[in-house]
Amino acid sequence: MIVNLLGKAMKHLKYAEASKCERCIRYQNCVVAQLLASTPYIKTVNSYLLSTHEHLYHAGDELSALYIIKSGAIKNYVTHNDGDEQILNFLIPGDILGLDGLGTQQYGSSAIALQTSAVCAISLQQFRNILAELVPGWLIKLATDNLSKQGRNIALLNKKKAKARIAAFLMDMADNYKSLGCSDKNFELSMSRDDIGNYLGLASETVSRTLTQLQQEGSVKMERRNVTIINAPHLSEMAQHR
Amino acid sequence: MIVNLLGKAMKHLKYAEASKCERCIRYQNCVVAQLLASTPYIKTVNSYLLSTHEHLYHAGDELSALYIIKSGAIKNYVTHNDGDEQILNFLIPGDILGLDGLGTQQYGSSAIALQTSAVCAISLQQFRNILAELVPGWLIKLATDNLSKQGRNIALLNKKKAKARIAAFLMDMADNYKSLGCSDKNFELSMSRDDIGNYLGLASETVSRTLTQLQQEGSVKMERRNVTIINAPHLSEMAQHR
DNA sequence: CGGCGTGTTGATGTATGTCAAGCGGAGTGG
DNA sequence: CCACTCCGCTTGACATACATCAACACGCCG
Repeated sequence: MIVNLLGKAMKHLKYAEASKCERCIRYQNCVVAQLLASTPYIKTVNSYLLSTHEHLYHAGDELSALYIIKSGAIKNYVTHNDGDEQILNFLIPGDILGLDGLGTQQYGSSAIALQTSAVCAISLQQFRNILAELVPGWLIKLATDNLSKQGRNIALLNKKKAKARIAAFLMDMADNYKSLGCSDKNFELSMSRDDIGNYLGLASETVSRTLTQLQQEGSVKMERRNVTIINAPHLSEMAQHR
Repeated sequence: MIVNLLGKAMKHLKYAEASKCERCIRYQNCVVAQLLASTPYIKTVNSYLLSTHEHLYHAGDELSALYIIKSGAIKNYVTHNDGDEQILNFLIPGDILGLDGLGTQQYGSSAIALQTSAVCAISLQQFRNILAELVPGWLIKLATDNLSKQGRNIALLNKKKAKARIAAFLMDMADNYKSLGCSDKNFELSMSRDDIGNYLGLASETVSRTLTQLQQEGSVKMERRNVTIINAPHLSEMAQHR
């Protein structure tokens, strides 16, 4: 008898089958198959069918499963609070989905099918159990941190206006310093305008101009590389304006 | 007696000390310290001092150690074949360096100090031994793949000219399909021009125009979403022109 | 004091965004 | 099977944000 191991969370998806990985066409290259091979607990995985434009999950949903794409194509995106979407990645067969939620217990992005697609699901609970058995916590943290940094970087780079990029960059730096226990209101940048420009995809002159503009608006005070954040909410506001 | 466990590879760095992690100011938040706590083999780590503008390692160097930043700031960058540099990230205390080389055995990027900095080093050999003990290979592959994808994304987004972004995007897609065993010369895009534009930080009209331009130059043939790569070298060439 | 690196500011050109109109394929309903 | 509509795509005209080039100001160091 075949049982849907994933339970209610997956009800909105069209159930395809529970089958042995050994029979899957992608068995040789599948990380999940290798995962399953290393544990005696799971012998089958459930797979689901997605129609074009059907969501696999939404950002903020409780993290219930990780998915691996068997066929088709899936778009991974986040929605900014002003409503517009930012595509993070296009995923193809063999790619894994949902890892970005491991830290927070909820999906950090949304996933939608670009065409009819098939995915294998591995329930979070199973994954956690296996992972806990295999991998120490610090390493999970390491991997998770790297993933979230990736998201931050894309968000930083894909904003269109220089002002938004710079504002985002400054807030990012403030966060960094805060996480180190330093002040997030006043800090010293360690890199040149050239470096900032290179990093953000802007000319150093544009960095300079934008910083003086932000200063004239009273959002920050710049004194060479010394930054004083005066109006953090305003900066965050602008950082979102992409 | 204190021994420099890392050997000759680190000779160019100024040796600071070999000390117990328990005494380190960042002990509580250090992933390496947690790593070391999980193995009986290592009791001390070596730390090094970097002056401003001193390289920690260069892209292509043999991967000899991973580093964790204790103080200061470090810039992580790659150099394109046309010579100009692309900054991937700015790293601060607590960040770890060198993971991007785990797959290939050599550093995938260069690291240089932006200010006087202190780093702890953990030799690759030690790290591998510990990792092999703790983590199955498929998971290392997973983490490594994610890191390399991050690099790809940044490279894609930070090119300045639309033509370079689109060319890079097309080659990226071709690689994807190739890795799936499909043709990398003729394939079907699964996403709209809008999606491509969103992903690359361009207006969909610009995507459209650039594609027709590439077509007129004879590099590709577009027929709706069907792509035929005609002159792959030329596309790669343009993808680098940032 | 003079030179150098870094940052600022100004003038100008250009790539790309924006707005708008039209085209063609795919799907729908008659 | 044909017309109709809708949506994605293309193309054009125009506006603009940014890159580029260039001159200059400032702090730093010899």
